[in-house]
Amino acid sequence: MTERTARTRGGGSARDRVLDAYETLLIEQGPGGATLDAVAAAAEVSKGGLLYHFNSKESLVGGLLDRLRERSARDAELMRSDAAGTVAYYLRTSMPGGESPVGLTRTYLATLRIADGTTSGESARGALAAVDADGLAALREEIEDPVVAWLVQLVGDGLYLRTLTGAPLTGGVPTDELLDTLRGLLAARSGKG
Amino acid sequence: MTERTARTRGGGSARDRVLDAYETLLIEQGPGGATLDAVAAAAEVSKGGLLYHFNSKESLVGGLLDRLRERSARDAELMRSDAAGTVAYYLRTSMPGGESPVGLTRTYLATLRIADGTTSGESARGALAAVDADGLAALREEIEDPVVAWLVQLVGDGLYLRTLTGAPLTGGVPTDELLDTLRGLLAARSGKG
DNA sequence: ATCTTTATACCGTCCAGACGGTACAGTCCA
DNA sequence: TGGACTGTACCGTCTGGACGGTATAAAGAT
Repeated sequence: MTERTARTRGGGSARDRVLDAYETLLIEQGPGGATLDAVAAAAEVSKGGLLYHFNSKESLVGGLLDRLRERSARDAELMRSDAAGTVAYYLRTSMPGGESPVGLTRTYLATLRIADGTTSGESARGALAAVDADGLAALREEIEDPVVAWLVQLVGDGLYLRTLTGAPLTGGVPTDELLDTLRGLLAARSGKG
Repeated sequence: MTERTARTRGGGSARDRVLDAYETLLIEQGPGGATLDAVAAAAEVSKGGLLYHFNSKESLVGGLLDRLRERSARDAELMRSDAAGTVAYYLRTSMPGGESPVGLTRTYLATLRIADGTTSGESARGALAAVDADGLAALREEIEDPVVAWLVQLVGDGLYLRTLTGAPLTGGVPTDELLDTLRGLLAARSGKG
């Protein structure tokens, strides 16, 4: 659809590079730093070129949300087919260093930053909610108790928030240990009352 | 210290009202909506009046961070003296509707929004990290295993993130049930291997 | 085979408005 | 009298966005 055109510079098509740059700036600088000029510069595209692909800032946001939805769908597939199980995949990809291979983590974190009270912010919130709903549904396939499934998701969310604030993962507890402990907790009460 | 000045309009002193307005705008509109003009208007103070108390936006941020630290200290006291226990207090005040009586939740959420890559954003991240460290320390007084304590904190963080995105708390599971389930999980393995 | 048209993929410049901040004269209350 | 403001008038900078121009390649038409 768009892939037929040749790559001019850098990685993929200019359009993808713009989206990549937008994500990076959103994550590293926040919404204030993700101006059209800054995005264009980071994507090694002129401002006019950026505006050619996304004719307004709102449409740039739209492009990010489309990517989020697309990656969420692709990630859900990987999650269900993961050898270690759904829970393991979910938690693993929620931790810094174990990001989703389709880049969902990056896109999710970037979208989080524009989930404010504006009109496009509302759309962002909606898109994030959809991703969360998909994740919960996948978790439920492995954990029958809906409350426990939700709990596991909240742990993942907490990990996300920590990544957002850039906190160096408190206390220096290895993240693998967290997964093991949670597993142990879950196993110790498999049949509940 | 600051409380000696009389209330002119609305709630407390003008200074406090400015901080309240700044928090509200940050939470409801994000950093983009929290301009000096908007904050002044929401606090029912003139722009000149706002700048009388906080002579720059940076100092307004500083005021918010001071308030965060102050409220964190006051909240930690309440947490330790809570009848239902530290864990219950922590989780309860992480949920929408059960906010900390000293307003920590509000201030924390507002600060989260300015925790970006700028200079003042770094300060915000530092202040948030300090609050988190205090919370974890308090949790550890009730939960001996550091990994489990961390896990509980992550659940609370997840709740925060959900509040941030404004998600209506997925699935409609009552939040009390979450606390009960977590309690059950914790009790089922009190002596670990 | 050549000419013209159309579409795609950009670049560089300019502008109106918003934002942070300044300056300052005047007002109200203790 | 002085501290806590209000209100108005500004200024410089940055931002989103409009606009016009350019290079290239494929598609038709002749």
